Amino acid sequence: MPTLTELSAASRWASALTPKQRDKATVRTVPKGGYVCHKGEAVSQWIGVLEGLVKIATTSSEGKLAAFTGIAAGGWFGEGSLLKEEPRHYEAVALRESRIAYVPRAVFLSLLADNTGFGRFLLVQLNERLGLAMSIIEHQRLLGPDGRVARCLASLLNPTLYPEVGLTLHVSQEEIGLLVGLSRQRVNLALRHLQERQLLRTEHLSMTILDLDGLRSFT
DNA sequence: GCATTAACAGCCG
DNA sequence: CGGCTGTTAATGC
Repeated sequence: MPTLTELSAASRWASALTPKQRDKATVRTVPKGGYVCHKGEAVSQWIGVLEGLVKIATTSSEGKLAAFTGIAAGGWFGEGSLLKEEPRHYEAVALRESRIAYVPRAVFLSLLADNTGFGRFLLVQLNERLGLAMSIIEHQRLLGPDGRVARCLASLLNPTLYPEVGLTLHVSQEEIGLLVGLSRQRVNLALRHLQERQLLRTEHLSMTILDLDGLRSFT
């Protein structure tokens, strides 16, 4: 299992790891529907998606589910809880079989202390997430299902968070439904609407985005 | 009206 | 064949 090379290939910052630090990271395969991490657990690791697709969500005490965002290949999350030393607020579920990397807190903290490039990586990532959250707050009430799908797709194509993702997105309609909280059929309809507006072109198991800014600002 | 579930045929890998 | 997609009908808020 070539976890070291996988990790290096995953992100540029990983090359800053010493061999000893890299040995402390673990990589495992999470099956479709499996938990990548649980809500409420003590946070001791920073988590990266090397391959696959993960949904960040929370379940209320009533069992009500709210999905926040998807994390695509190349994405890292959990730094908030890691920095604050709080129990994890959200859970992460693999929407398809995924390769997940776990970096121990000690390694994360020493990288942060010793490596300015890593600090910069984190800062840019946090800033990007903040921007995402702001745009969700700004538009949420006004957006119908089509808009939510558009926003979801745009966030998965964020070139800052997922560098290696191009303009084609390999996501099924059902996965989009799980991310935005809509039925597969409704997602299908939304995609047809977006296609009519020349914002994207749907294909089998994938779609090509023609107008990313148009998706972001979809009303 | 609008979204959801259920069901089915067609298509792709 | 199995999973994904496109469509329709019935049901619920």
